[in-house]
Amino acid sequence: MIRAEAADIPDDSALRTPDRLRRRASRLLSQLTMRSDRLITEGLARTDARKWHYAVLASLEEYGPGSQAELSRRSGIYRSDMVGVLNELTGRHLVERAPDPGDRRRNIITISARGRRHLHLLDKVLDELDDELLAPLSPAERDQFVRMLVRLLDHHTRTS
Amino acid sequence: MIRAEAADIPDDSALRTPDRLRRRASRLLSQLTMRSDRLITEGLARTDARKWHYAVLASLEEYGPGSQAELSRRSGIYRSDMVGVLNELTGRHLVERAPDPGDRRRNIITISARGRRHLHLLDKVLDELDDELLAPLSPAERDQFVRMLVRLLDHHTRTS
DNA sequence: CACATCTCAGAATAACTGACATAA
DNA sequence: CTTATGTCAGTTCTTCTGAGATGT
Repeated sequence: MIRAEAADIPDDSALRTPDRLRRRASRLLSQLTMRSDRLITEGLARTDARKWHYAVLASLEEYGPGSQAELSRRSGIYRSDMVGVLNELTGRHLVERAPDPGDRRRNIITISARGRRHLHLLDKVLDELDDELLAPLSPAERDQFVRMLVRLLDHHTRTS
Repeated sequence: MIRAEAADIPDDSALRTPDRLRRRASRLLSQLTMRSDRLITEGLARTDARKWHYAVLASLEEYGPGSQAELSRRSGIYRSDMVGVLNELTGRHLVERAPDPGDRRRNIITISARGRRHLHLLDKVLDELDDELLAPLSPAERDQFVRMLVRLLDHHTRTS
């Protein structure tokens, strides 16, 4: 009897976990991030800004001026792509690019007053967008969620 | 006195939340997903498989055979890209593509026995990879995390 | 006629690589 | 001689758009 019952309930992971596709953390992350990225990109576009602008400006305000290679390390943008980002930012007078007298290979990038103002605007925009992104979560849950993301990301940056 | 104290603590969001860059849910998501995607892609590559293979095979096992357009809707892969994925899968004899007698525009895609076996292998591989991805979280936290992801994703798929 | 399906060709974007000149 | 920097050119990968041929 017991045997017969066991035979009726096959030990098949597909049956144990229906809707697998919608439970896989990796897939959920990919899909959610796709939405999130679009939300952010479109939201920033309304202010004629891009993600990288924010990353660079915020890193400048928080950690101070630095060389392009340094900014690249801080923000995760490739140093080959940093050139273009800085071209845009200098073109808008949001940062200044000056040769480093102490090391003539380097440029020292500094945020301008205008850049600082722009950054604060972007911060507001992003606050709203993150709010929209996390809308279904309570404040406590948002906090939890962000903490978990930080832990996961930290783990995988150390491990890499 | 109280006023003086307040003056010492400027109401500046940059100062209130140092390390902003590392707290923004949208940025955390992007960065974590980049790691996750690489993990998954490389892990599946060791089995000579790709993400889309899994998505299509799993959807076939869970919801049964379907036309290409239907699979496209189920899995979120564009109709135009589905063609290539199915070419690969039929090439490996993991699915079968047969014209629908009832509607001659359609192909009916069916998972093969071999495809089913392959899917179960991929499921194991992905279980391990998701485990690696969520390593820093306790089982209860993983559950919470996944639930939150589902809620967020649902919200943004309805809202879109 | 409007609409759906499968297919292909290619745009647009982002991540990434490689190499070069210059300088430390 | 090795390494770091800024720059440019170009590959790869993915998402996404458009359109054509066929069929409902």
